[in-house]
Amino acid sequence: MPRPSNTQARRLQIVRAMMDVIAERGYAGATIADVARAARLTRGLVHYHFTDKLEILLCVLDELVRTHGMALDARLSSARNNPPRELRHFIDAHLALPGRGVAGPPKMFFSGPSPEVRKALRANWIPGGAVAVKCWVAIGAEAVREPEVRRAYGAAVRRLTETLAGIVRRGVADGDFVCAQPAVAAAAIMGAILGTFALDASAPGVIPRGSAAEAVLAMAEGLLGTGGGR
Amino acid sequence: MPRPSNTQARRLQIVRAMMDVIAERGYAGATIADVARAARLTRGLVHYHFTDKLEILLCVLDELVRTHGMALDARLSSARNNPPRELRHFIDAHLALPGRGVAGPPKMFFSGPSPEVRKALRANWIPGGAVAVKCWVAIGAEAVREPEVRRAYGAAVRRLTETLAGIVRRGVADGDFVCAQPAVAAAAIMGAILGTFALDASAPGVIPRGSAAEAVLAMAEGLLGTGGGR
Amino acid sequence: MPRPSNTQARRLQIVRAMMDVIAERGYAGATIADVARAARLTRGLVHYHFTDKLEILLCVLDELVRTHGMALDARLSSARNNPPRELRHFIDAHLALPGRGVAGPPKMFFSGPSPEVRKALRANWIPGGAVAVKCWVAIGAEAVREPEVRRAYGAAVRRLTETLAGIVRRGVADGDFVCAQPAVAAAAIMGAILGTFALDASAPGVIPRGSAAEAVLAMAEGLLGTGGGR
Amino acid sequence: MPRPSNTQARRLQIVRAMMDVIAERGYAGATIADVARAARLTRGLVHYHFTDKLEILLCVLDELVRTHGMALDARLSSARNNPPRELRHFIDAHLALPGRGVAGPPKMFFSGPSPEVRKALRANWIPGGAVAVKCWVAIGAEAVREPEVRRAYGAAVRRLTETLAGIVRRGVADGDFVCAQPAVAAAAIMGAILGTFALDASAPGVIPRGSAAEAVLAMAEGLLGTGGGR
DNA sequence: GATGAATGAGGCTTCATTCAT
DNA sequence: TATGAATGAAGCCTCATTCAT
Repeated sequence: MPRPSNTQARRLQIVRAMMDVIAERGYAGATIADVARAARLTRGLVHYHFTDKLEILLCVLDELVRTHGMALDARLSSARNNPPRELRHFIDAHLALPGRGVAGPPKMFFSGPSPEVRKALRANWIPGGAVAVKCWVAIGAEAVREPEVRRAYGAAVRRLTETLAGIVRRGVADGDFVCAQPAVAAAAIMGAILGTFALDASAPGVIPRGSAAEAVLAMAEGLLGTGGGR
Repeated sequence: MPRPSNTQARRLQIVRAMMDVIAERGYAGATIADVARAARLTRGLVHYHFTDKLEILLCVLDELVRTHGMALDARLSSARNNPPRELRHFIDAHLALPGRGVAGPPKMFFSGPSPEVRKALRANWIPGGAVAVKCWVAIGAEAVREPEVRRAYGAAVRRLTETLAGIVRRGVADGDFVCAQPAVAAAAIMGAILGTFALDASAPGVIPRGSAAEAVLAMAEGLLGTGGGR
Repeated sequence: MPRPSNTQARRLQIVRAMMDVIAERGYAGATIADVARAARLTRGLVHYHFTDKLEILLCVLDELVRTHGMALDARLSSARNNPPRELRHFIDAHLALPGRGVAGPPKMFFSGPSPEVRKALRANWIPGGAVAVKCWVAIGAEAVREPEVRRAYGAAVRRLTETLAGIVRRGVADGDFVCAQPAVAAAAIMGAILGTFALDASAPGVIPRGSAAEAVLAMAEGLLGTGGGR
Repeated sequence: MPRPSNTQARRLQIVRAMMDVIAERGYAGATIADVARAARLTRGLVHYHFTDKLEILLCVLDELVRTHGMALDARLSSARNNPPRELRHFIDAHLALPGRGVAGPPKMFFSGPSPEVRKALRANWIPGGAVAVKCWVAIGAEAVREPEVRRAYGAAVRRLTETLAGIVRRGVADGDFVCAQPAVAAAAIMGAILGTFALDASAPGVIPRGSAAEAVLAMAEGLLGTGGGR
């Protein structure tokens, strides 16, 4: 008899709206009114579903991580037991715009006809899309000052870095990579990826369009002693 | 007889205060009152010297660039005509904490007895210092949304990237580096450097302490085909 | 077959919850959400049973009066036709903590094994208990501004004062008391009782613990010329 | 050269306005906008002079205490070394409306031609005036829930009670009063005074107009064994 | 140059209340 | 009866900025 709950959907709706607004105005500049407007809801309802502006931000991070994780898993699963390819896919999952060469994004993600995916593409919510990148930057900046964000952001980055370190370790074991400190290498590569994000959002044009993934991959391979062939 | 103008000193004082505040609270979180308090001035006076909060931010960027440029020039001048060493110094100027090996910070900067320098060190205003790094991140985030900041930030980054590209080009000419697209390589390395900044400010601990410069250097050398010796 | 109405029980449940919340946060500070939480109900249900927050407050007053009245009647009935003893009981009914000497609270109230009464005692809903006292103060404050509350509060106080005035009048008729203006005396004593309430709630400790009833009784007796024996 | 500070005047102006508003709407019902309007200032300016709504309330209490203290001192100083008269004046200072008999308010306060005093009278800011009484009640209610207010309110009441206890003690020493526990008696009388306040504000009419001071005095004298002559 | 009062826009949040289910 | 989503009106407070002195 009670009205069926639509909380999950509403929350996602609000989180998505927050992402759009953050991409345009930054976190501090994103007002609840903006978010409500973008979600076509009332301010009151936004606060009915979230206690805090901060809680929304944290959920944005979660969503970013979730989306990212899905894209990453999809790619990595197609390259199991081949660390060099996994490395490519890892970088590509972060930096490749749809349609780049290396391995191509998994069909399930970028070519499906699902209208939701189309909309996501249009709205740049895919990882590597402009909205997501700007959100990463905004959250990173907020992490500098807000301990709670720092914690969550740090955890997310650490998880990714650890995944990467695992790839490096397996590559070393297989004789594909040469690396004395996989953890350090992974962190450096992660930094390069995030730095590319940041640069693209903050100083568009500095990194020539389309060259990002390729260049970072080259750096990573160079770092891991794979570049012999280049 | 009018009192002698102290405007320049005041402006610097305010800019420095703004840096401290930004490092602690971010740009949006930095109120004029905070800045005035940090500078031990009154709110009114801050607005007497700057029309805008934005103008202060732009001056912070200028100051960052100026300081940075000085440190960079000092280092590069000691390595003229040796691109590989210049590359090391370039990276080191950004990422090295005082006391790292490569060439050591120029005397004029880090061992001088000047009390002002001491204070700068203490307050981390030196490039690579925590305050400066956090300011870079904050300004980068602001650049995402504020065109004026984006312009200035982009110009600063472009200038640095161009310097780096010059080093790469000379290295290629000398046969020290192998690189088909110096501009792309320079941008990628620049991204790695800034990414390391960001990571250190937003997710401290992910990059093992002290490994940053070394790792980025290794990536850069790998990218430029110099890693043969490793 | 409709389910049997539980409205009365629910209303009482809500009123009791409101009392607890008011005792802790005051009337203005008591939100419907607080009340619902305290009653372990949903917000919507609270508004199903009460149109208004104000209506709940008025019911709290009713409940206070009812409980009070019962305790008072129980005491007074054991002292019929003896105004001095009635006076003692009147004051005691308001101010005595359980266990004081004068006549002792009627058995039916404080020694019964009824679990409901135990709970009431634990929760301080008994007259003189902390929750009830704080509610009186809160309602009194609200009465200052809200006409409807003022009316109800005034009526309740007037009724009590009138009861007291009756005692005084009978005492004067019996020769036990000396008093030219029973109404004024009753009002003054009522004021002393309520003032003791207020003081205990707002500035705990000012009135030495346990001395309240005794002292007010002494004042009343002094006022009524009964103090000869002291 | 700096603009001369008018902070003290402004703060008093705001505090007075708050008193008026509280008397009409209670503390919770008093919005900053109301206060600003009553003071004919802007909301921003109110917050420029006070951090908090709470801070204003605390200052209202201070002002109440200050005013009260002045009236009390003025009265008491005319009755030095005569505890029974001091007692009368103490009660009168709290409860007497201007123009009552006992000793009459000191000239300096109530008959001066000072326009400020006239205005105070008109606005009921004098102790015992309706505004002040309502403020006492409102603050007392707020003290129930807000520790900071409770502290301040408790301190104020304790100070008054202590003054009263001193009078009682001296009276006992002089043989004017009979009282085993001056502290308890003082607290009880204080309670009676405050209760009369509360009753007058919350249930106007219960206490017959003009009888308050007389009745409380009679109670107090009864309590202190002075009533022999009545 | 310097001070500090003053302004006013607007942000976040809370909450009583209404409604669809 | 009961649930919980939804609304909208305020409220408190913050702040950049302006100005009188």
